[in-house]
Amino acid sequence: MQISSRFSVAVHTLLCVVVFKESYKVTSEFIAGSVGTNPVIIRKIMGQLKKAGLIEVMAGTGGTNHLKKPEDISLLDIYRAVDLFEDDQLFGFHDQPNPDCPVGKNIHTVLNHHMVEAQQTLEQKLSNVTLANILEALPK
Amino acid sequence: MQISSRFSVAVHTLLCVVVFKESYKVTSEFIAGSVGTNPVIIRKIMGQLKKAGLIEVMAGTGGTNHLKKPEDISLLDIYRAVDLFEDDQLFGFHDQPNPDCPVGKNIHTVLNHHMVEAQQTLEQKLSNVTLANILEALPK
DNA sequence: ATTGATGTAACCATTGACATTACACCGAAA
DNA sequence: TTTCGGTGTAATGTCAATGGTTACATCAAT
Repeated sequence: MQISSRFSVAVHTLLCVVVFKESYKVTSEFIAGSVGTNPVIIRKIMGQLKKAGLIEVMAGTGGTNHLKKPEDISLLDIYRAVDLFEDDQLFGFHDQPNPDCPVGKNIHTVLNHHMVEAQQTLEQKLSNVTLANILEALPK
Repeated sequence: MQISSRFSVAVHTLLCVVVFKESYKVTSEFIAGSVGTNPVIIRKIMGQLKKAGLIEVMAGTGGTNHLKKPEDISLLDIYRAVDLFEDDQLFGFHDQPNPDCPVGKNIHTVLNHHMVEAQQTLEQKLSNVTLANILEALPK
């Protein structure tokens, strides 16, 4: 299955915070209007970004700040904040291979190694792109 | 969400075909016994591997052959045979960004570029591993 | 105190994964 | 030519995750 759109929404959310925080009070409703979804969805994602130390949210009064500079926030940071799988494994694996079969007995060890490597290259690619890079590429 | 276990099951299936086809008639039930699942699941995956030109299945009599040498079957071939997403996109994207917002208007173009690149590095990694590599690594 | 916002809980609908039963069809071999 | 074992596939069911929505307690500042 596809990677959830939470990731793109989270990036969108952070972009809104960085771009608009000087001019507007960036509330969940404000962001939801830009993303095209429900404020509660945004609040949940803001909660994950907050837990990851990427933003702070003003309880009561409302509004959001980013806690790191855009050049210090990578896409991987955002991805990890909102898309956590079981055991951090991007690839799913069938969990009942037959231990009495020479193939079933060893496939997990052998195949998993390649899956982990593939996942790592993907994550490294994401870690090389920062929010600042995205901002530069956004037409003003 | 995680990538479906269909991929690992498909690799397992092909390994069974290659390893056991001289000694046994490799049926969906045989493979299901090694994978630890239901024969119908295996038949569906065999159907996808067949459509991808990786195997042939003997209707009526039963049994399976691989149509390429293990060194000519990459993990990417298998992955593509069984894990196809909408538009081939590994990453999901929210589909209603606000076109009247400078962020919403452009985020898809800018962010998608990096998503595609990340996906490509993952797929390239998979394309560099063959079924023969897996076979070599399997303890005999 | 009132106001506007957050943090959550509780639902709900939809979707995909995986499993299972059932059965039509096929091909070889008795 | 009937039988037998296997494939292809439809129909169903269960389960979990996604995305959406309403509701409401709580909070901070005015």
